[in-house]
Amino acid sequence: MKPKRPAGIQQAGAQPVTLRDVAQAAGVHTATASRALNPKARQLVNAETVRRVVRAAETLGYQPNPIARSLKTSKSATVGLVLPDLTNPLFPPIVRGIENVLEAAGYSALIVNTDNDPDRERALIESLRSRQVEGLIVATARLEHPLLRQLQEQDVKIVLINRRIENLQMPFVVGDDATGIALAVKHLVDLGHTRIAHIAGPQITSTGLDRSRAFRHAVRDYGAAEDPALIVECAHWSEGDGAGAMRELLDRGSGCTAVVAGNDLIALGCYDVFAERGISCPEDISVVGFNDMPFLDKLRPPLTTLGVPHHELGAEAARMLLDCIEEPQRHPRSLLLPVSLVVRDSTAPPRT
Amino acid sequence: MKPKRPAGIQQAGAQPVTLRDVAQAAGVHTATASRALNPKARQLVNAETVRRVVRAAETLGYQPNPIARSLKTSKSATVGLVLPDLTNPLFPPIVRGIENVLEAAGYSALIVNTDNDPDRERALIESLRSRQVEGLIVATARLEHPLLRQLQEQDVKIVLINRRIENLQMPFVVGDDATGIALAVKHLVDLGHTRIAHIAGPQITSTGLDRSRAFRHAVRDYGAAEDPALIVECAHWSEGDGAGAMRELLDRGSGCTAVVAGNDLIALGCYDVFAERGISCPEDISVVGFNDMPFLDKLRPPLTTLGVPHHELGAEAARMLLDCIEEPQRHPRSLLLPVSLVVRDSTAPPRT
DNA sequence: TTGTACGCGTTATCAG
DNA sequence: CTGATAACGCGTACAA
Repeated sequence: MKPKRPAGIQQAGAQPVTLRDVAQAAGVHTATASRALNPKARQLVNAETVRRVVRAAETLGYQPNPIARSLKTSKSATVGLVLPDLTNPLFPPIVRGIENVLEAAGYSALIVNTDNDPDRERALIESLRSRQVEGLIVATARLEHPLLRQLQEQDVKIVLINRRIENLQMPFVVGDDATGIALAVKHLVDLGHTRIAHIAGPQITSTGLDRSRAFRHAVRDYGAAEDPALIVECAHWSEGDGAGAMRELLDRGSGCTAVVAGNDLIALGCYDVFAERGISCPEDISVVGFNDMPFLDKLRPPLTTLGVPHHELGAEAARMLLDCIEEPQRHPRSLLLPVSLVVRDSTAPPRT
Repeated sequence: MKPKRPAGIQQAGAQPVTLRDVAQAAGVHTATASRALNPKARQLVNAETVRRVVRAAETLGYQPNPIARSLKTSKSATVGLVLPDLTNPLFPPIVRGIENVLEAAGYSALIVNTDNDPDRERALIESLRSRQVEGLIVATARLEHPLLRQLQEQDVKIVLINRRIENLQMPFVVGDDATGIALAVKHLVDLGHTRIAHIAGPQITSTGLDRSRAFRHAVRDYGAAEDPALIVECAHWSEGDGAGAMRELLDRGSGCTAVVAGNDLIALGCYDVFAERGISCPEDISVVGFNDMPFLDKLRPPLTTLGVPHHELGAEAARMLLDCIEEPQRHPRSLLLPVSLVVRDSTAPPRT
């Protein structure tokens, strides 16, 4: 008595149709209906029955309840995406690459922004885990990262993107930083520069460290000046820090005619200082960025930089994570994606 | 026999600790533990018992399983966020504003990108709903939007952001487009311009329509030329469409000395055409954008535009949606957030 | 104030 | 091949 689902009411404020409704309509047991609808178990059931069930499901507009399914299977079809800050123009294309792949596999991403705050990071990852994410794509890795080590020990599936961790077997997808920097330095040397400076990103990130190492190698290989006074480090990948470093380079009289910036944001900081001090680019100083974030071609002057396939970076990371989830035993792979030099107007021969 | 949870194993590959574990450790029934941990029901249980349970929960590191809770309460603590495209620089700050508010309330956002494709939009919203989102924040609204109307009839909670729907009571949070455009036109008139053009965004969006209406009013109010040849419409909010419109304005000999662009992207398209044709800005033509997206100050020339409080837009929309969820009966409010003119170097007096 | 019993919607494991 | 039954972890009437 008191039927939960009044007959004849199917539309509007309708209660969602459940597997039981479908089973009932098809005249089978819920278990059978479940099997008939589940591709992986469909083979266990009579083809004719499958047809009946599928038709019933269609006419009723049945939508499986993923929450109930998750509870039973303890799979959430969800992964966590841990970013420093979504408003950094680097990340939106990565996110779209990730979601493209995830979407096709029926997965969704939960995005969190750590603002580079370790406490916040810990709390956010905690909350992600409590939401039963099946894995993590992490873009906040530092070379030393106890939290991530610890998660790995707890068998949390993790793929690193854009940054590696030192001395730890954890799959990652990054751009080929070393080759990129070499390309930049060669470009400047070919233009005739000999005193080339480097404004390095934070050396606690692999991206920062790899790029500055590559810079040192490249100036040696291509015969430019190897002068420690030509290298400054930033504490953050930001415009402000880039500006600070550029000022220092100028103030210490480094005599550089070109700058390889750790990334585009840092290069923008250089632009700010040029404006401050009436330095013209590229006539006085050439600049190369890294990442080719959007709208760089509209700057004054358009910025020469290194193009990184961000969308693909994201897509590959997502694929890799799905692999880890499906085949937990598989040996962790990593990927180095090629970068390319994008020459614009911020680089030119030095003043003679 | 065969205890599911081998005693003594608590760390590493540990099974997640459940409410039962907590109850057991505290020597109470799960129901009591549940109540003790639930702020809304805590009052029903002895203060001392609460303490015991809470302590047990803490020492065991108990994390409620949100999936099980969702199944029971049919609340997912999740909302859907429907965007055209996350890589449009307009959206990341909005997203962060939304997530800030959501996070504090224990909610998460599931983000989807429609790429302005209605079929894709329908499918994505479907998938969002099947994931039991409790509401939607939608940034893809068009003035006519049957899908959204239909969802509203099904009592789906929706808050519109950045765009309205015509003739439909649906809460929205938008910038004050009309005032913004008036500010821009006044600024140009004050500078001495009389032939001011408008490159309008798509008129199927409220943002496009409201801005072009406001433009017509403003030129009248401030005494600038009211010439239909000074208005061109774009099919999309894109750089390419902006460029096309600018070319048309030039080719039809409109004689404009200033352009009010529908948004920053369209203004960027104008810049492209200026470069193509050797027109200098602001000397030959002044340009005003809309939105103040990041890095506009680095353009050649830095773009005068209208600052919209994107972060707040997002935050308010999220708050509004949470209100709708908590008090379904509440009358739908809407919000118009103030915008401000950001004067940079792309506007100057006309050539005399 | 606390315990009992049940159900949310689904899938897995049994029998039959 | 299909049906019955139990269980995932939690919240909540209801009874004690």
